Amino acid sequence: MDTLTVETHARRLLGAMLTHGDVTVRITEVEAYGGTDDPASHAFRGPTPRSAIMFGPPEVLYVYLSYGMHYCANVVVGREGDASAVLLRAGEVVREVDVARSRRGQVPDVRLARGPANLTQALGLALAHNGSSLTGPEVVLRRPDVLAEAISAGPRVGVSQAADVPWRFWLTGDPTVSAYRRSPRAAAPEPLG
DNA sequence: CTACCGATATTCT
DNA sequence: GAATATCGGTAGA
Repeated sequence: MDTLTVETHARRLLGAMLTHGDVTVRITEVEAYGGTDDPASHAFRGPTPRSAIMFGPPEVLYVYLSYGMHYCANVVVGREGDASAVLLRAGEVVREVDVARSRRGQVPDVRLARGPANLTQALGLALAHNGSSLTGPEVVLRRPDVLAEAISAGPRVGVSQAADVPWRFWLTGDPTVSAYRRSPRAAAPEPLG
């Protein structure tokens, strides 16, 4: 059975290759969302039509509509019922870059999959992929056997609840990682003691 | 580079 | 009615 924490699952997604159709993205930045115990999680108040997939089996996509406009993709992790998930925040397009460019428009290549909605758009994922298996045939996730790069950790982007929990992870120094933006409604940062 | 702003579906008060 | 796991445009340092 799965006894790994959601943070460990998040770290293990760094360097992973996510393929949809022809496009492959190497994941460089993620955020952990810890199910019903995490006030920043969509699962915190129990299942809703939007978050129902989080409460099911792991190793599927959780795709949701953000701010009424953008799609964001997560990997459901942990045991069935945990409702834990890892938001895919940024990556490097490593295959069929021209297809990703056609979806994203006129931006530098390092920005093709920078930001969760941009990564999802570069891969061509949408609400139809909510609940899709990560073992194919349409969507495939391959985790690395070993990770060469160092991992950094810090607070999650844009969340106003549990704003100081360091559950954002990224490959140290990677040029595709997004900039940190704290929620304007978050409480004042907790000073280092 | 940073800061602000508006678009707008789902969810909660 | 208000908040939200965002983004691209515009303005300014």
